[in-house]
Order: sequence, then structure tokens, then C-alpha cells
Amino acid sequence: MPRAGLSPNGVVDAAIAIVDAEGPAALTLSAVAGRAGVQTPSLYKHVRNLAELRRLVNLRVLDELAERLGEAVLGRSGDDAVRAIMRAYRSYVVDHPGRYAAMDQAPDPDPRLEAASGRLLGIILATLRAYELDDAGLVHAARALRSTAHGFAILEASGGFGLPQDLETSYELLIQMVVGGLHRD
Amino acid sequence: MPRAGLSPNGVVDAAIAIVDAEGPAALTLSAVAGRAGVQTPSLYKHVRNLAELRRLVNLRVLDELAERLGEAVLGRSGDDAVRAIMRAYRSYVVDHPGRYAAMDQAPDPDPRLEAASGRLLGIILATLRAYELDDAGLVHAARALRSTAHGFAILEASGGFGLPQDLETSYELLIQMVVGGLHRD
DNA sequence: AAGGATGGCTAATGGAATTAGCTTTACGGC
DNA sequence: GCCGTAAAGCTAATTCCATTAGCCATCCTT
Repeated sequence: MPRAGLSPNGVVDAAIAIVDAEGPAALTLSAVAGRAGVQTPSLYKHVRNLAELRRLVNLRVLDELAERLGEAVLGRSGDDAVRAIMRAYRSYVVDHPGRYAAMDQAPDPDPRLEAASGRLLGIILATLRAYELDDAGLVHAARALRSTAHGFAILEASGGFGLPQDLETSYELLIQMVVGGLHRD
Repeated sequence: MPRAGLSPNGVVDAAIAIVDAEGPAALTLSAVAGRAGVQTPSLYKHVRNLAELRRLVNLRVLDELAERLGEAVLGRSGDDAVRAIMRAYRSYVVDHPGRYAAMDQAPDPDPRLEAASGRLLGIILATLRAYELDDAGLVHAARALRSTAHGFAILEASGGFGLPQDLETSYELLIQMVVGGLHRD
């Protein structure tokens, strides 16, 4: 029996491939094992159980998203940075809808996930620093940004909008709304 | 064996009670049967299968939400109606977070669900009629409203915001952002 | 009071997650 | 180069859930 050369990250890779190709509902240990070329119980050598695997997928997505947002704001500030971050957010979801949709569920509190969320939040907060907001205002603004970006993204990723028509325009108007709102808080 | 007096609606009632109490992940036919005082296979006399039950729950939630939004806008118009609708949306989710979270998944197209979505959308569109928007603008505005309300709601319902602190204020600011945006499209 | 439709049951099947315990591979220290 | 151990696989077995088949009791209509 030659070894498959699996690792926790390799298992997550397979899981990601599955949610990308067939959606979050298709994420089972059987399917992951099949794609990894291994019997199901072998996966337990790398991940604790299915819930843990889901958490790791979640974590991967948060990290990828944070990286993309981080790149997007490089060298930008103010409205320009806010627009860039919103566009980058959606572009990630458009590129990987299954992956993003796989992230939705409310997981038990996990320090790694909280850390990843924190990184994401840090990028957003840094971007909002250009506006003259006190601490509370900053939190409210960050929540508004997340709500709008996530709301649009999850609706688009899960086919929540009837027709895909003019989604670009809808999103640009939404961005405009957010930017406008930041100037009148 | 006395009859349980079940019906499709009764099964959905039990399902709703479960997602309210234990969250969407706890929605299994076993659990529903247990709560309904019946053996699992008996449920198949009332619903086709688990996927169908999920769809019915979805439908119930959409209807309840539409009813609440409909009541909220009665006798209001313009900014006032938009604010009312946004507040009603969140109030539903705050009252029934599990129920709302149970609705997220992307279901196969179902005419009943599309009809319910259509009712919801109709209320939103009617509310937006006060603004001077062409057809496309109306669609974009409705999408913006849904994205923001849903985004905030789902983040709140699934514990996506770190601390529950000042969520009221955050939401009021978000509403303000939406209303502001409607005046500058 | 009969009889069909309806609602409930038990038994059986199949798939997925998980655990236990065995075997073999890889590899670091001698 | 050999050996022992840990890691990575495997098979077998258990449990839980969804689903189907087929049986029996109950209700409603006449």
C-alpha cells in the first residue's frame, strides 16, 4: 500500500475542491476520502472529525478572503480603499461561490476562527481609519460594511437574486451607498 | 394506537419548534418525529422527505416575514416606510434567529418558494415606489435593501458580530445609510 | 354498519460518521 | 546498513439517520 502523502492541509484542499465543484452540501468525509484516494477512516489521522474539517475550511476561506482584501487596499485610502475592499470582497465570492457559501454556518467558538475574523476586521478597521470616527463609530461603520458586502455576496453566491442581470451595477450602487453613508455618520 | 392528528402543517410546526430551540443543524426527521409523538416513518405520510420539509420551513419563514413587513409598511410611505421595513425585518430575525438561520440554504427552484419570494419582493418594490426610480433603479434599490437587511440579520442571527453591543445603534446607522443612498441614486 | 382512504406502525435497507485495533511504511539514531 | 517507533493506512464493527415496503387500525361517508 503506497502512502497517499496526506496532511491536514491536503484534506482541506480536497474539501475545498468538493465545495467548489458541488456546493457545501456535498462536503462529506466519504467524498473527501474518495477525492483524496483514501478510505474514509484514514482521514481521522489528519482531522478530528467532520465538524473540525468544516472549521478548517471556514478558516481557509477567511484567510484567503483576508489576503485578497489586504492586497486590494494596498496603496489606497479613504473612499478609494473602501471601494476597493468592497469590490475585492465580491470578486472573491464570484470566483469561489461554493467555497464562500460553505462558510455560512455558525460554528462553536474557535480561537483560530476568531483570530482569522480578527485579521479581516483589522483590515476593515484600518481602511476606515481615514474617516473621522470615534471608537464606537468605527465599529458601527465596520459592521455596516460587513453587512452589505456579506449580504450581497451570500445572496449572489446562493442564487438569492432572481436574475443575475446587472449585478455589477447593483453592487456599484451599493458601494456608492456605503461610501455616501460613511460621509454622513 | 390513538392517532396523533398530524398534518403537513403540524409537521412544519414541530420542525419550526426544533430550529427555534436548537438551531438548523438539529432539524432531522427523527427529532421532528420525536417532538410530534410519532415514529419517524409516519412523517412520510405528510411530507415527501427531509428536503421537502426544509422547503416547507423555508416557505413558512418567508410567509411570516412577508406578513410582518406588510404590516410594518401599512399607512407609511417614503423614508418612513423604508425605515419601518428594515426595522421589521430585523425584529423578525431577533425574535426567531434559529428559524431565520434555517432558511439560508440554496434550495432547488420551487414554485411555492418563488411565489413567497415574489410576495416579499412585491412589498419592497411597493415601498420603493415613492422614490423616483426607473425600472432598473427600482431593482437595484430593492437588491440594496435586501442585501443590507439580510446581511445584518444573518450575521446577527449566527453570532457573526463579535459582541452584541450596540447592535441597535449599528442597525439604525445602517438604515440611515440605506435611506441616504435612496436619495442619491 | 360497511368499506375505502388515511394515518400510524414495524421491519428492513443503505449511506455516512465514528471508533477500535491491526499492519505497514518511513525514518532517525546507532 | 539495521532497528524501533511513530505516523499513516486499512478492515471490521457500531450507531444514527433517511427512506421504502408492507401491514393494521381508525375515521368518515354513505
